[in-house]
Amino acid sequence: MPELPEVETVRRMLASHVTGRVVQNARVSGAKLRGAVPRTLPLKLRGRRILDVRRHGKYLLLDFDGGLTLLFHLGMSGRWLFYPEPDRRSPNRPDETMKHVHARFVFADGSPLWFQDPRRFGLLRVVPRDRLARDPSLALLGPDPVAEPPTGAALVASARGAKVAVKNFLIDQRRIAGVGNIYASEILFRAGIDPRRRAGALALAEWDRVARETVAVLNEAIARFGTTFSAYRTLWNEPGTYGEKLFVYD
DNA sequence: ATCCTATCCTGTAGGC
DNA sequence: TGCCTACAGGATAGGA
Repeated sequence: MPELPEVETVRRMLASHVTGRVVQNARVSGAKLRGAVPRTLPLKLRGRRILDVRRHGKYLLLDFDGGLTLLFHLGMSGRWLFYPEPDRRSPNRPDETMKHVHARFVFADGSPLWFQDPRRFGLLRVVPRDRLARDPSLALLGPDPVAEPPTGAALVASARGAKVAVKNFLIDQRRIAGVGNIYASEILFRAGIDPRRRAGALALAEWDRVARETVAVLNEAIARFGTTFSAYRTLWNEPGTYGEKLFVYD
């Protein structure tokens, strides 16, 4: 269940290892994820160079030259597998026998980058960069709490009148983008707030604690490469270690 | 407008 | 050991 820290870990690894690389070839499986993976994806991205890797909440954006961006989401079980040439014998190297591989890129130096997603809740789409702000997946997202740390004052205003449980409030991507089940549980525990309370009923001092713990928990988790319960892996197919630090989730 | 429920999907934990 | 069922949950459509 990749949430912001897991997605940020993937972003950092992609940024340091695929930025500047040129797509020599690409293939898609034709399977339907959250929406079909566009068959035109290989044609659009072939020969293009990766300029930047960005993130908003749980969404990742791979900017290519030529004005196109590959927008993607890991869903529940999506992962990128990458291995640089010439280390051909690594056990983490993408392997032709792997199932549920929905996109395969090969860079100009021969290194592979594959997207694997058994449960197919992920998303993979090519969007012109100048239309990203209007993209339905991104348009309604709230602020990213790492890029723009939340404040108690903003949260208390946002939650005014809300009848939903504060945990459901925190995982609503329109409020804060990137928090899911694991981190909402940890944030509220550390802030000393019962997750079942109505969001609109929390006092400013309580939202202050939520804001502080949101930033703290997410950054501590990023430092440990996220939390691995089952499917999530880093770019090297390795688990994150924040699971050791969880107080309440599961 | 807000809230809630069902749906998508596969791997796997747990019961027997 | 193996079969079966229930469950996990991010996003979202549709209903209340």
